[in-house]
Amino acid sequence: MAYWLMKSEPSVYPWSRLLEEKRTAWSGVRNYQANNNMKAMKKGDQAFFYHSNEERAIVGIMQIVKTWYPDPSDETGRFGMVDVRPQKSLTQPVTLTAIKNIAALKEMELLRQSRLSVSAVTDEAWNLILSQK
DNA sequence: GCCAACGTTGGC
DNA sequence: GCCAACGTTGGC
Repeated sequence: MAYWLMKSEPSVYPWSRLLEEKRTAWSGVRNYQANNNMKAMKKGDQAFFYHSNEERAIVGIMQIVKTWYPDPSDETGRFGMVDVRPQKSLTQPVTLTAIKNIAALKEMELLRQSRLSVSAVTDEAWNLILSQK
């Protein structure tokens, strides 16, 4: 099973909304690297839900429930989306600052490429982040 | 609000 | 195919 991190601006689509809706299609990605990461996702993979911009913290864990399929809102036909469902809220969000303070996470895609909205997370990084209190 | 880091577009 | 100009994202 692989791990991922997906960003959303709280003012656009907050974690609380995903909790209400129980499931959503991760549409709107228009970046090849992010799109390729979604293509690599398998059913059952887990992903952090990260609030970008005004909050900058991982607030929940999601599960991929449907693999990549074309995004109907993309007229070029190049970009797609996956379906996700919330699995667990973090009682204590893990902030970007906290992640930066973990030396072993210096190489995380999240830190190296701040504009990438869908990135891969290694097993080590996943476990380290979840062990933060 | 600013700006660095990217990504995209279009002229040549 | 190069690269300048422009647009966007997201951290600060």
